[in-house]
Amino acid sequence: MQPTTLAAVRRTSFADMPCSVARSLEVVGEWWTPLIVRDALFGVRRFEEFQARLGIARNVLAQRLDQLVEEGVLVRVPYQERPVRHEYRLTDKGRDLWHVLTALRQWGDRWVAPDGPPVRLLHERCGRTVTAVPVCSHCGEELRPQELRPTRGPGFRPIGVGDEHIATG
Amino acid sequence: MQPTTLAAVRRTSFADMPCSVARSLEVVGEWWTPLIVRDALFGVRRFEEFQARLGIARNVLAQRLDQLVEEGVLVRVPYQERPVRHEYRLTDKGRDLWHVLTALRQWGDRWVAPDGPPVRLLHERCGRTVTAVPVCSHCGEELRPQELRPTRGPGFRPIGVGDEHIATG
DNA sequence: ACCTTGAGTTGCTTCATGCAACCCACTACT
DNA sequence: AGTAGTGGGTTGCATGAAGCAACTCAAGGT
Repeated sequence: MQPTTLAAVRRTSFADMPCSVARSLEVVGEWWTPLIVRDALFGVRRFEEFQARLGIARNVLAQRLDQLVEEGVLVRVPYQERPVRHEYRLTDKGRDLWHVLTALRQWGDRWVAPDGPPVRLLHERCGRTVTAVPVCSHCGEELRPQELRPTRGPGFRPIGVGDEHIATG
Repeated sequence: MQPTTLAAVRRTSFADMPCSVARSLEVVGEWWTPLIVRDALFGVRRFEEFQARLGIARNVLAQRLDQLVEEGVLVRVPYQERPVRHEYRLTDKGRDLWHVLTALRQWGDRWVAPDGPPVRLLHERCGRTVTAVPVCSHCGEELRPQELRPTRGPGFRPIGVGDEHIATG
């Protein structure tokens, strides 16, 4: 036994960072989690189906599902009695992750899909295979990163203990 | 020594899954990696600055930067001789991750920012604080997940060994 | 002859993942 | 009645990853 106790070294949490990117990652940033959400958006609901499609370890899947339920991304609802069995359904909060998954998919289609996109999206409204283009919520122009300047919002807090740092967003 | 060798249990790679979401996560899905990219998009370039802003362990930061360089998201370029020092700059591939980070930020602003968005985006073209809205690349209508049907693309491959499974995207 | 700076590397400790085996509540067959 | 099957997990163990502090290395400054 040493006089000084060793600090418990668990993975750093992003939850307290004053940044919505970091806080989102706290919810869906772990290994496997985004793929679970992807499959849920695709219609998967049951433990066994997640497990079979993903090839994820059962204990890890159980832990991730619990966590997503706790964070309000999924709800666990019974789908039969005798024996009682549950399935996992997306909440509105979970369904809203569609944008994140779509952005990831499009980046992957462009940069890490040597054989072309494995899946394409058919827009039923116009009947074409399409991609998502981000436009300005106010003027409708296509958004280009260079034309956007980050400014402080109501939840702003400087990084670190003092105020000597700039914002991160 | 046992007759059967224990399998090396490293974290499952997503690289071989026929899905652009999974392949993207292979590049930017690890703990800390998206925050490094966020800061890089914000203008951070040097090891010490990443380290100080993120509070990440130095060995982990070094490993992540190496990985991002290897995957072509960053390039390592000297910024001075005597002694030679390098900085990390985003490539086009890296800059294109802006969409993913923006989607994460907007989700976080909506669902996990009790005090409101820490950072807002000012669109210099129209002068307003705005958000990104995904619209159809063909018809320009706002995209709603229910109106999009996933179809097979050129890179399609069924999950698993046989063809008995359906696509994942 | 030291102290400082930027950028890592090394050692060691604990956490997270992967894997296989096991458990439990029932239902269905024989 | 006894046994096998099914869906949904839990338990134990081995190894990779994350956190932390200390150390290195090549200059430059004083």
